[in-house]
Amino acid sequence: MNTGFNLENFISDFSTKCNKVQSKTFTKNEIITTYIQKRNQLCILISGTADLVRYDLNGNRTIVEHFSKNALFGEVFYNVTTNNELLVEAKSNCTVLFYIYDDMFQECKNNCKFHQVLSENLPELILNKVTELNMRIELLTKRSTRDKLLGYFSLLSTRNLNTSFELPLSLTDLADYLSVDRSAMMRELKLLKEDGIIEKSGNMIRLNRN
Amino acid sequence: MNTGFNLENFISDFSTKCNKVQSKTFTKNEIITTYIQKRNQLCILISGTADLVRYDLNGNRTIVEHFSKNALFGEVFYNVTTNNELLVEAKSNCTVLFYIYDDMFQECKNNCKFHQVLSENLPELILNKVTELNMRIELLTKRSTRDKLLGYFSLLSTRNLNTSFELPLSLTDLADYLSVDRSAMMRELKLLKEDGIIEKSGNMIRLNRN
DNA sequence: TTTTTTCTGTTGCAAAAGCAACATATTATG
DNA sequence: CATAATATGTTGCTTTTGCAACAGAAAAAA
Repeated sequence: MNTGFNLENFISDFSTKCNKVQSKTFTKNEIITTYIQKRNQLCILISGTADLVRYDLNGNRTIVEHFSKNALFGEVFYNVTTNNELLVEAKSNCTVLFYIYDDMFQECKNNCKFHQVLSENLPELILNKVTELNMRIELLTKRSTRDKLLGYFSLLSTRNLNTSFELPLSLTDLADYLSVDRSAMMRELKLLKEDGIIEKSGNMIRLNRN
Repeated sequence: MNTGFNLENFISDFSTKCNKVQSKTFTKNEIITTYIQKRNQLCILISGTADLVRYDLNGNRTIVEHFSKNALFGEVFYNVTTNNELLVEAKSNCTVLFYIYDDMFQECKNNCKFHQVLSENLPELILNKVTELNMRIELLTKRSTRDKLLGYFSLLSTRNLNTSFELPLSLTDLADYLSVDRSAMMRELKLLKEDGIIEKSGNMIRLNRN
């Protein structure tokens, strides 16, 4: 699935050559963008990690998506409603590519190399995104906190080709990502340890069975 | 976003002309496909409606996605795990296009018109799918059954450009789609009616305030 | 049309999750 | 280094949700 294409190198070569595209850097905790209706921004995370965060009217915070290298985000993928605020927050120093989508798959009038390479690679990047989203839905539809945790751990374990793996999120963020109460999640985590299903030291976790 | 391109007409013209593609019809409740690892099937729903359904080890049924005209599905979008079974079930009579993806965005060796048109349209179809999935995640991350119901109703209301709209799913299926217990959902639905927030007659619903 | 199946609506009870509040540990920041 | 801020870990209590079971309505099948 992964062609090994390196957007990062590509961008550093070409980003200045296309006037429709902006490249910006952000430091940790800075807000990269807010989703607003009527705009059609497409962003690519070139380096660093960031979260798409929603704050609802009750003040609940949800990590809607967690982004790392090569992730796509922006209003293009979203029907933005006015009911809640969607922000992308940098979790570490980030480089992000912005552009406004008219017809994403149509080439730039300038016929520039940048757009050519981008449109060749977009379908694959988007397909990865779809897979990612489906995985997330699979987690969210699990009925109990325990199953959500185990589902998530099992995924990380598979990706890491190892029963041990590192948590890429803080526990606070993990709760927001799995859309459960943090204290309830902590309680369940404790039970999983007590039942010998997982072992945890620091942010390393070992999944014993399943 | 919607180009108005009519796949249905296109398929009836061209489907027989490409040997890598199969078109099949299904009657209600038939199983269209099961997701299996190692295959890379891409399917397009040409007409009818269908559900992607997951049965987990506890016997819980979840409607992972609900498909209508022009929906894309298949293993291409999924990291299939062995933990649970994923089936696509026809909810009405359906016509479905199947093909095995090698490189979806590469043209057929035969250089056939079919693949050309398909690859021109796939990015847009996939983009719609991403929007759909994000919407679903938004619903699933809501913390209470009430918020899930209201979020879903609000969406249907917006789509229908009207405070009144028809439920496209049975209540049983809606519970599976929102990933909540049916009886709990019924209880909440009753409360929403009592609070005057919604009115319901048959499968028509009116949303009184947001 | 009758019978069977599926869907809707309801309830008591048990279990799980959420809330609030706090202590401690760890990590940033002046 | 000292202090502030953030993250982790824990608990009692309340609320919500899930489970199980049933009855009636509607739809599908015989």
